[in-house]
Amino acid sequence: MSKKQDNKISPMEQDYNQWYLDVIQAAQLADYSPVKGCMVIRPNGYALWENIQRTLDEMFKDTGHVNAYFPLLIPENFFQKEAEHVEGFAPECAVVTHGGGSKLEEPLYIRPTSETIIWSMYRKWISSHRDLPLLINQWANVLRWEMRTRLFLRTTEFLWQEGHTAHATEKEAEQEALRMLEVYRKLAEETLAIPVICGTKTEKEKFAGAEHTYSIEAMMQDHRALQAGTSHHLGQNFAKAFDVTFQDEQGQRQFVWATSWGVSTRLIGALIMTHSDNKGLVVPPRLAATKAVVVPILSKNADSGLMLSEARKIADSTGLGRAIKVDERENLSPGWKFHHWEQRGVPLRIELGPRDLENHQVVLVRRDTGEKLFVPQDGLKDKVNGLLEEIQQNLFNRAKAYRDEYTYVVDDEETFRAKLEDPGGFLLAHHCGERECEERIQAETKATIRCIPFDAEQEEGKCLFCGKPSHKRVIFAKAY
RNA sequence: CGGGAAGUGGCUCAGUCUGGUAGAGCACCUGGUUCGGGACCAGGGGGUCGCAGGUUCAAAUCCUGUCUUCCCGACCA
Repeated sequence: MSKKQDNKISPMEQDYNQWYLDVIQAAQLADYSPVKGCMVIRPNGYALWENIQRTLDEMFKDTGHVNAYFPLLIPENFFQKEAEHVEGFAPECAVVTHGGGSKLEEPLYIRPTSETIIWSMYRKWISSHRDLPLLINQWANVLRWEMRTRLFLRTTEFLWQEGHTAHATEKEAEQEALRMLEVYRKLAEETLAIPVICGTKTEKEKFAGAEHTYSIEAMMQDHRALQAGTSHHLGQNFAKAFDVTFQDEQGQRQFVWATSWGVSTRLIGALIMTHSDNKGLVVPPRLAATKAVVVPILSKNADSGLMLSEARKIADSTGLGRAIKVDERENLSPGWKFHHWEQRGVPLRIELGPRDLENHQVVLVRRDTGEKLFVPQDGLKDKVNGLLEEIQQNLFNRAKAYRDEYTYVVDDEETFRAKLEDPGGFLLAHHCGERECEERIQAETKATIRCIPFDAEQEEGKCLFCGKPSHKRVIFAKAY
């Protein structure tokens, strides 16, 4: 056993919070900044975000959206135009009061989200039904003055994308909100390998200014829920607040229907807490900037120059290009390198030593299972790519099985409270749908309704807490 | 924002109670031997102790303020 103390990762069973921070530190995903609640996203972390961006941006464009950029600063009065919106966001906004050495006539808010500035522009851009739909997305940073922050999960400033669309009809806006939620589901499940539940938020939990909010909800390895993305049907609220109208085919002036939707760097937090283990980060192959690393085993009995050149050949033969690295460092032992790449979550390790050279083989080691495979060098490309796909699938299946294991159907309050405390998880329960009832449960148990799942079956029942009739089960959980 | 804990070379920490001018392990640099799960030997470089004041002949150490981080709570992507 090594005496080295650096990069130690606390076991998640012992201290889940510390484990999460240790994984981030060991994989060098992020670091703290001098400003409270802000973080520096380091290259390893930013690479994850870049791949999320790339994947999502393609999907946005495939569904007819275009990118634009709106300013960071928003006039104070814009926030006051939509009553619920100002109530929801004003308290957590940072405000710029001075510029150029003097006090500003009107304070400027640093955007916590961009509905207001965007709809003030849409007013200028929309006048006819021929201008609709308007499907714009922006990649941006936003600022929310949160009381308590956590790397990636809740930081004062964070990166996200926010889509803002304008439509001629309510139905079209509704379809858009649902379509984008589906885009998020695909991203989460197929790229991040995070199983999610799609559903509707309750009145209490919906976005400030929305008619209704849809979300994807994931379960972390401490059995708590994490909202991983949201899509809002905004109705005509912002159109009315900013007086955005169009003339329909009949020449009638009408308010525009709207949606907005977003995912943020929080997804990286979700990724960490879904797949990583006590060895460190685990990244699904489709998201990994480095999908595989070749570790040559050097020794005094072998020609190290030959070993390195063979290692490079092996790397080339996989066809992974930039996504495969050869760890050529001669001052580090193989064991050290194994740990190093495991902490960084590289999905596949390829070992090449003297014995392998002799047998014309390599050793493949999976990050997800730790399994070692001895495979011939011939046909390595197919083997490696097949294995990466298998790892991707396995991570998803494993996470889904885990979530299902901690999802319970509960029919009485006593069981509800007991399960919530131990072991925690998703509790499928009947609820009356009333806000007061929901608030009382949260106050007493810390559990919130994560969503009303789309696939919840019609089923007659009674609210677990007040006995009023219910037709569907909702998901309760403690959430981040 | 309330309660608790903590900030000392890159990292983990000792030293603080009982002031006397900073130490260990790992990391780093050089040379050599190693290398199939965190190698070893020898030599070497680097910190004024989060920041700002105060007390004192003298402050990492005592006092005041402040900033940041972690945990618990109220607020949230």
